[in-house]
Amino acid sequence: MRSDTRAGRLPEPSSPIADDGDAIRFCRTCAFAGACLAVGYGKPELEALHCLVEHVGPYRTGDHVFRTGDPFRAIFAVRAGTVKTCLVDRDGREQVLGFYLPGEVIGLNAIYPEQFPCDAIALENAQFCRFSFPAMSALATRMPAVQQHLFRLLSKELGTASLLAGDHSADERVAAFLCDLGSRYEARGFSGTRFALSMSRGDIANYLRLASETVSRVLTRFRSQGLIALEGRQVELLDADALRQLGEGLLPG
Amino acid sequence: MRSDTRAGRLPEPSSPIADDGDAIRFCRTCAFAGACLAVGYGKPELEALHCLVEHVGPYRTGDHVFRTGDPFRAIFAVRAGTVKTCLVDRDGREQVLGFYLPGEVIGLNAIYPEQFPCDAIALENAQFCRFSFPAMSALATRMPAVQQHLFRLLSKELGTASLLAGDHSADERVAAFLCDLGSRYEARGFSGTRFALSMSRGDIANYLRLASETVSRVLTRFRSQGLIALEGRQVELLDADALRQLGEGLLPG
DNA sequence: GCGGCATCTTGATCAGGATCAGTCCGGCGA
DNA sequence: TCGCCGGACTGATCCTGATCAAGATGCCGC
Repeated sequence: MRSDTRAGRLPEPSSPIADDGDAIRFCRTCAFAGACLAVGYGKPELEALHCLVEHVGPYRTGDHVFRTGDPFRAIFAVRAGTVKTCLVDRDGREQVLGFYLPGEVIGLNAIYPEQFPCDAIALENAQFCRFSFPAMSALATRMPAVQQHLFRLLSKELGTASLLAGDHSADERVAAFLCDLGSRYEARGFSGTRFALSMSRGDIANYLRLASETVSRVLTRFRSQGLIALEGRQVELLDADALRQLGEGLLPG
Repeated sequence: MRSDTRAGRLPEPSSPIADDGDAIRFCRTCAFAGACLAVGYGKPELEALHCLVEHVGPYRTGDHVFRTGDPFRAIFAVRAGTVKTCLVDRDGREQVLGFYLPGEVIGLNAIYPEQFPCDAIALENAQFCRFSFPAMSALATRMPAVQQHLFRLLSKELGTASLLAGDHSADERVAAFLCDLGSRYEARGFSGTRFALSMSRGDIANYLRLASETVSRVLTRFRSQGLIALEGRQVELLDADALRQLGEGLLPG
């Protein structure tokens, strides 16, 4: 499944990648960057934080990072590529829970059940930082900043999950989806208005609890209204304000 | 609003109440009971855990426990009564996020934004244990069991939130709602098949993203099918298996 | 180039649940 | 006792988005 451990040799030059960390410093855009900075450089805790990180990948498009039922031992920060998490009900229908960009963290919902409640599948070739969770929570007891970070990550994801549960029209959902993706790309240092959708229309639809035909239609209409430019999976938000207004009902904040 | 601190004097004899804790011991059915037991009796940490708990209430039906925008300083465990949490969008429409029974914890989604993102409203006269969050997370760094508990509580709520986000029929939603309530009552030591719905049909509908008329119709049909007995807000699950099967698509596990 | 396949788009029809409207019921205060 | 009011139930109609169906487009291997 994986080729080898040498990084930076992915045949995907246009794919966003988090800036590289090294033995001294985490990626600046990583979800754990704050925790890392908080301890300052050279402290023994920093070394501890690095000891429990393991770079894994590359995974190829369609590969599983983890599967439903796998024992929970670690959480993963996306270093490169994008991932979707999805659960598969017993009828075999999958339900997309979320998309994760470089710098974001997957696996938090496995803490309680102690096994992964969902699959995580690479949407593009992807790499990860793997944080052993026992080691991480042990470290968290010594480093309040790390504990704080974990609490915040969990709480944040809780907020976004409940927003999606609301009853909103297809237009609202799609608009909010585009705005959310944009602001997340922007937060990680990429363009917030021009980006590629790494997931299929079907995945978007599944995530938004719509039919893929509906997503197509809404996107087409948004384009004809001049709200977005669209070419295949490449999208540009032309009127981000209008989109944000449309989607405000389920946008964070 | 509150009368005094003496417990057990609520004018609501039929309302479920978590068993009483005292200075030495937490309520056995409380979400924090495990953390409490883990430290053993008489240890200094136990005293610390008690120092940061404050019994608050009683609140009367309709009272706010906290409001959207209130600065986040504490989480609350329900001691008696039931609560709903709901966010109010700028059009003034409210969206119910969840119902909380004795022993359950509210306020976890406020950690990240550092202010409450929703209102919490008592559905019956209610009392709470208030846990100062700064004190609690400080304690968590010294007591791995407390930290573990917080992680698990957060992760668990994450799981339930994403289940509700799926696209399911009205029947599935209502069936799952009834089963979930039943098993939660059971887990806290009450009957899992006979209980009173402390919330209105409108609240149920809002929570399930349905119209209240739809909830009425589904409940009526369930009754005519012999799945439940229903009299006002008093409900009995007559065929819990059938209900569970109906709702399995969005039931935890 | 070509065929094969998955993805995307567009159109026509259908259905589940929302909405609107009317009635009933129980609780409460005057 | 009465009238009021909010909550609950039921029926009729409407509308959004799902489903079914048919092309269009793009991608890959050969």
